Amino acid sequence: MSSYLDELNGVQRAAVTTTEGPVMVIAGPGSGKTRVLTYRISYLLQKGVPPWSILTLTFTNKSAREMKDRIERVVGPKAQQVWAGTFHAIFARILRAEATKIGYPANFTIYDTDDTTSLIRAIIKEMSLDTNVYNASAIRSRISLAKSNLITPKLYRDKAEMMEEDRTAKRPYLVDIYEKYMARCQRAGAMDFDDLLFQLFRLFRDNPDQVLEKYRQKFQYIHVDEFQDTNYLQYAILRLLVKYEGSGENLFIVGDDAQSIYAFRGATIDNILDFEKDYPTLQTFKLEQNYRSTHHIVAAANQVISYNRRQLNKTIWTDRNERNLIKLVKSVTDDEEGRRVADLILEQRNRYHIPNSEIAILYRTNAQSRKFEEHLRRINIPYRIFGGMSFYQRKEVKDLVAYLRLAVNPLDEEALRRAVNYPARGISDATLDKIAQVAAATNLSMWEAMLHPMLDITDRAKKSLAGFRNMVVDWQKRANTENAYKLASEILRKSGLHDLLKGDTSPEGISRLENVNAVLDAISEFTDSVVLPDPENPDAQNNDKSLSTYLQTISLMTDADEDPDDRDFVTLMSTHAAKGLEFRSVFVTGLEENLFPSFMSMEDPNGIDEERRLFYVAITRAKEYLTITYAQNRYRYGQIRTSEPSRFLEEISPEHFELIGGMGSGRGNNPGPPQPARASVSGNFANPRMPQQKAPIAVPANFITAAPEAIVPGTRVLHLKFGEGKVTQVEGPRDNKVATIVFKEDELPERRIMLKFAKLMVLPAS
DNA sequence: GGGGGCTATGGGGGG
DNA sequence: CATAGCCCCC
Repeated sequence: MSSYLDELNGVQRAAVTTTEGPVMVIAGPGSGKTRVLTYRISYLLQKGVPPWSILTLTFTNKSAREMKDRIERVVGPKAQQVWAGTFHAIFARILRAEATKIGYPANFTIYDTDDTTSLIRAIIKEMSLDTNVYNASAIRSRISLAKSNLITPKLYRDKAEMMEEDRTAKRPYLVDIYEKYMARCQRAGAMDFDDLLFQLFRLFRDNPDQVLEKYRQKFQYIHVDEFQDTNYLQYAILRLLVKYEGSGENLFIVGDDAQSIYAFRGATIDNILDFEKDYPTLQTFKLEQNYRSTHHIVAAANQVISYNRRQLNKTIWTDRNERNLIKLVKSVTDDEEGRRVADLILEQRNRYHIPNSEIAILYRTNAQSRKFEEHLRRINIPYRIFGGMSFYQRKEVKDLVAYLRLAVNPLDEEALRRAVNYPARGISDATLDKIAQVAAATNLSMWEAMLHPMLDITDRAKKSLAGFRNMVVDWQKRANTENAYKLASEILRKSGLHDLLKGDTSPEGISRLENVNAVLDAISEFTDSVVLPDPENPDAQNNDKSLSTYLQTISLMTDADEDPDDRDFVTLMSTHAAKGLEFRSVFVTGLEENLFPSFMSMEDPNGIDEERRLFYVAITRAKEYLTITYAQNRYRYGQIRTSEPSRFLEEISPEHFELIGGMGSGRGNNPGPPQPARASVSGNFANPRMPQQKAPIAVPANFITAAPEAIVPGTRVLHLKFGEGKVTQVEGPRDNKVATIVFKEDELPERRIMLKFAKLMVLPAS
């Protein structure tokens, strides 16, 4: 047997070698899930399965790329011929080959969130609706949700519940906006992110013999990573591909319900549950050994996640014996938090020789990054921020890309609006409004409406329009034949963008010019790269070097996919972006009520559970050192706000913490007796056993959180989660007291709770 | 047509 | 507070 199989533990090996039929791998954090996936694909390739009949769907381009590289190390270059990529990228590739069958051009444009929002805003205006009530981005997410659940505008009208929700929100015309939006996208030859799934579903469903059957035969082995984050529509497509008469049902899914953090965009845990129902012959493997993190990190993670109501049975454990306590850092302000984190990083580098690249600062919202930047800069620690505005969202880059998009697909309305009069060429807003009106009246795109006889504009405007059109038409003719780099450089100059940027000699202006030149460099790199073809699908090759393919590729990229330079930098990113990564030292920051958990989640118990899973993801990124921080005061919405420490801090026993900051502390409290890290996370969907699954504690209207001084041995207390209990012991320094409390109805005999976090009320003695 | 300044609005995570 | 959109003025 090949040597790489020897690197696997028993369960991992069994999962890897079970190649036939449906397989589900439930994989805890750090349990070697990527290794299982890559070795399984290597195993298939070594057995002689052709690479182009293997499909692997991931959530980021980066993880797809890494997976291919790791497979390549085992089986060689044919690894690159495996179909591996994000759902969106793979589906875009298939759609490119088949789009004409559903009335889209092969060169369809992909609208990003900004394009989508601005189109929706335009529609709202055209319908003369109140822009205060009809908020474009809120409507965008509702349309997105509908699409991800296969609800067309027509079906939407039949959903009494959704229509009622819109009426209640005073937005009865939402479905009309949805309908118009779909038509406008179609007319512009554009698909938004959801369309890449939605239109693929349509394509498969409406062309069972010509198209679906072809891909069913082609993809004999299908893998899905991060299955807990798939939505209804993604699962529906998978079913089309796998679930049919005579299918081998070789679907291999890997996921962890405890790490499901994308419910907000329609991901549903039901997919895991339904999976067991849909595939009765399913074989399930649980990867429960954590190879990543040390004792206290694993124990804390288990404690936190045990508060969630719905989860699959599993027990995560580690045999790593290092007992670095989790540092819990309290700061008075967000600025102090930034300073303490930067100073601790310096200390860790000096004392433990941890390189910057093994250190990450994680936060709930991208806006929190600023304070960390300031303090890292102050002490000269190099860092790199992921998230926030990506390269392709910068104005100057979008301006150039708009012209490139037009050259490929002039029907693209959003690109047209952006480019038509920038740089200025005498096409006024009034002229554009008239074009839009003609387009609406004739059901044409704006590009076509420009030539319509109905269009009543001055000769001067006509002349300007003609000049613009001729320029674009010329590029369009060459877009399919000419070298993409050469054409793009010409477009940059001929559009007038180059001169415009060159005229600005301010430092920002120079950097803008550098950015557009970087786009040209990226195109050049793209056209020069060589990828092995898929002989079965000459139409859908990933070595298509046209401008059109390039544009489709970049619209699916995020800044996490950009090449990091090889400097040794500290990573700053959101907790969402950190999923799947690991670092020797991790700082999880801003653990405050209304921030983490986010205030957006506070009213919904499911929302709190998702925030808790996010916290679980965050702390399990750490291999050796975990530091959790919170601030008592923080600038938010323009003013200083005082915040309570996050409820999640209360869910970790004090013996895992070493306290830093605040008055009179800074030394660890008594760690207490050693505890096995094998903290059981039991309970399952059918058999509720978790604390929150009980009837909720009746909260008296007069609930007041008691001051720590009021809690002494013998006190009767009411806790917001655990209900009534009696204090048996209080220990620790004055402002870090820990109480041991026996609760009346609790599966544990007693709990140790840090009073400064606890939501406790003193009850009268009985 | 461009720029400056005012106002309203958002405020979360991302392919 | 930061930003985007908008209006107004040049």
